[in-house]
Amino acid sequence: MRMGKGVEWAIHTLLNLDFIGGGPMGSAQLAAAHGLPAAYLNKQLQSLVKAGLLASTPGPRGGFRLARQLGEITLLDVVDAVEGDVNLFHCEEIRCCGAIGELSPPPDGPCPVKVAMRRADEAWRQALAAQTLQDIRLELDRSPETGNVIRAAFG
Amino acid sequence: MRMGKGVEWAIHTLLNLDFIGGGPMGSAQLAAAHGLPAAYLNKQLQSLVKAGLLASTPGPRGGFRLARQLGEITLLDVVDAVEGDVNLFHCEEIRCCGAIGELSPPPDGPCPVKVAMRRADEAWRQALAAQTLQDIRLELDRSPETGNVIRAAFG
DNA sequence: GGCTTACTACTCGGATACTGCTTGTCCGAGTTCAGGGGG
DNA sequence: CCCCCTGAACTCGGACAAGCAGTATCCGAGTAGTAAGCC
Repeated sequence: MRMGKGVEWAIHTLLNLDFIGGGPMGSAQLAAAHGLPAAYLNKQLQSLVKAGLLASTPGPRGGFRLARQLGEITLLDVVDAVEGDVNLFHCEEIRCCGAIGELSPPPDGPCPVKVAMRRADEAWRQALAAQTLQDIRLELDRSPETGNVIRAAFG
Repeated sequence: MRMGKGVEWAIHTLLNLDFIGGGPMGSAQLAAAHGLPAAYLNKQLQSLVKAGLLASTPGPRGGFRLARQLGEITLLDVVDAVEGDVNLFHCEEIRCCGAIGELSPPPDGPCPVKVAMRRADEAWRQALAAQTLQDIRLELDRSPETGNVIRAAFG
């Protein structure tokens, strides 16, 4: 049970797009910035486009650019866009199967196991939703070099 | 990114073991209670034994029994035992790779992206650790039939 | 009759296949830009 | 000189394979219980 690498790639790429500002940037250069496979990063960025976090323009001088301000993008938005279904626990209602299920009357309430696990999932989602990319940007800006290095990498 | 089914199986099985009380119960019957593949459930229960949540006895009349009280078993214990590594986010330090990595000085602090994601992971873990199987047991006991049905299913 | 012993049946435990998803790659549709030709 | 047209290059976008973790299964090691044989 581990989150795909696409999330880390997406977050760093979104931050980089903010650092360089303005014009669209191709997935090839965005990938080269962190030594990632370009075609696969492109695939992940498509998910961000569908989610409305990025805007894409085809053709030469095309690429991706931020569709919102960093402060309007939460970590949950990114995880949700890249990973799709973000419910960690999937209840299969096994309480209704097998010997116990056949003997039990049709349950009226939700499965208490499901409720408990969903409670934890919700805490996770809330913690993700409480943090925006702007918060991370501010943290990165504590080293004034960071912005210059990133902009230099995109030459 | 979804949690394996083993967690749901493990939680229900641990609760069932508490309902029937006392003597060891074989994995075959525990699996039949919910219509699960016996051999695979057995494999999952082995993880719980290694984690110290269950005790196993081989041979005829053997099986698994609870090694602790329900109140001493948190959901985090179960998830940790079954899933192994429970860090959802794995930082691959891509900030140190590619063009940016080559231009950047060696970073002194931890990656802010990692810190933010770990914060969410920690919220999840805390929510899991805050709930014990005893809490779920109490919820199940609100339907007095439940205990009788489960005990009947194990003949 | 009581004890020892061999045997059988049953359990867990780990080693062994299979499946689906994550990861990775490739080619086509569409657009922009540049360059050449014509008015 | 200005405009139009053709071509090429570059981009995203989705369709197509490979690798790996999760899923499922099977067989062996070990133990308790039983039944037979012996004292």
